[in-house]
Amino acid sequence: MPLFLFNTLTRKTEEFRPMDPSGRTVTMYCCGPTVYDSAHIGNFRAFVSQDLLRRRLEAHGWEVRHVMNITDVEDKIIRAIHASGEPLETFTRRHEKAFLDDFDALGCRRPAVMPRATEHIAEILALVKRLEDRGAAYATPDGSVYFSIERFPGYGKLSRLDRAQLKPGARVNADEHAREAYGDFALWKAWSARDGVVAWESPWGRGRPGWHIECSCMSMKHLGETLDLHCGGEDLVFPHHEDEIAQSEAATGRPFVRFWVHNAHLLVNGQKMSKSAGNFFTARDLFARGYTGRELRYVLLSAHYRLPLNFTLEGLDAARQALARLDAWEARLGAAAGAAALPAPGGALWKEFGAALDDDLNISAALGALFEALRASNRSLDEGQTTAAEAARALSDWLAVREALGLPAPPLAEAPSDVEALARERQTARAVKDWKRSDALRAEIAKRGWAVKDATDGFRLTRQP
RNA sequence: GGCGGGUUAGCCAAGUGGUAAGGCAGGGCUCUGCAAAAGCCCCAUCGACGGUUCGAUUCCGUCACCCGCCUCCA
Repeated sequence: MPLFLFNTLTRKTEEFRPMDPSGRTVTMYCCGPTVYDSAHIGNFRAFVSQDLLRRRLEAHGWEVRHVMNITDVEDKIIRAIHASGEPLETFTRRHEKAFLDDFDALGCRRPAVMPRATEHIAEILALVKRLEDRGAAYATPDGSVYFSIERFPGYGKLSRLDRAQLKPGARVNADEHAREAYGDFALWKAWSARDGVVAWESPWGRGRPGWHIECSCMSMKHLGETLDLHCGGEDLVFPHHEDEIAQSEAATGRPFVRFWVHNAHLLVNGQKMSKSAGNFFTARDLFARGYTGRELRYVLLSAHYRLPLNFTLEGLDAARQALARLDAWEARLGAAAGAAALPAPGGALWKEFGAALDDDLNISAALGALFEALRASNRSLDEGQTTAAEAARALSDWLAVREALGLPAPPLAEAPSDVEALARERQTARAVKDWKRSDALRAEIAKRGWAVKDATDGFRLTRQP
């Protein structure tokens, strides 16, 4: 069954196939974090949807060569270390580590390569030189190098912005350097006093890379001159990705990216979540409130990636409930399957779920199929109509779905021994119909953070959120 | 101003030219010592106004409101 994806370049939903002649490998580049602060959950919406895409690509049998850059030299970073006096590398590695901790907590699989900009200065300089040699870029007297959009006829094809419309405005900084045209952007920035010790030698003097060049450089280095997929938030369409196309294609003369995949923003109170607006949550903020990575992941995943998603704590609570239902179902299926061997996934659920995701990652339809399957299965279990083999088949489908969603296994229902003992004591009390004592024990168990639920064959303990 | 997206039940959210998936919340019921879990049932006519059509939420037009991008941004 083919996979269809919306391609920002063509503004159409197209069938995706890797360009690899053997049809086995997919190249995927994702714009990664700038490591200067804790990423907020809006940032993570991008990484979670990219992870969902990657898992779907893998479900199709393709090997995904996934690269995500780490931007570790940039204005905000320089400003921060200037204030703290910390060395660049110490500062950025600390934030990179924090980022990856959150990345892992959200169930995102690590990209195969996570190149850092500062470790590719030589390659960046080579690319800038190549662009200068080809006449696509020019150096200014102060030692900066700019890309000339005039000399790249395709400029604007991704964002569909008219070059003639690129006029200096409120958000265009007064030009500190001598650019030839307003749309021109820096490939290499000459050193200025604000940069302090952050500088590298170059043929044009001391300086540092511009923002866009690292992605062109590192993606092509690790994945080749033409990529299958390039992902990022929709705010990167212009100028970042437009500029990447210009730089890369001017240098190689080849198409840079086949499919551009952009996700919409996370909103808070209907407004874009952003650092500058101050209306953001970090993953840590939510963990501190007792929410888990899988709950947050579920929320971030629960709306189609190209539509804005309004984030609320109520949404997180809804995710918690939905997950609890799924976890309970998984436990039931496991018990019903017993020792029956798990077949390969391939039942109606797995097929319908996959078909929905193949339609440009239609997560809502996919989740719809999941909960319909859940209800039908629970009903059958209630009626005692499910054989061990059927339960195993359903469980196999569900585990495959869970993996496709990247949801970690339910938290272990292994209660501490004191809680376990209280529950046993309560069971004894119930056997002699000592309801008062039974209820007191339940309250005590609850006090210790667990909920006890009676079943015909004993009791079950679940962690109380 | 240019470009793009949105408006479906209390909240979140699919979808289709023939009378609207799913999740959360809410109500009723079954089960249960109670509770929980699970199951069953109930809960919308799809922003407004026109048009096309046997029939539109779904197509076309106009309007309203919201959001994003137009060189910090996932």
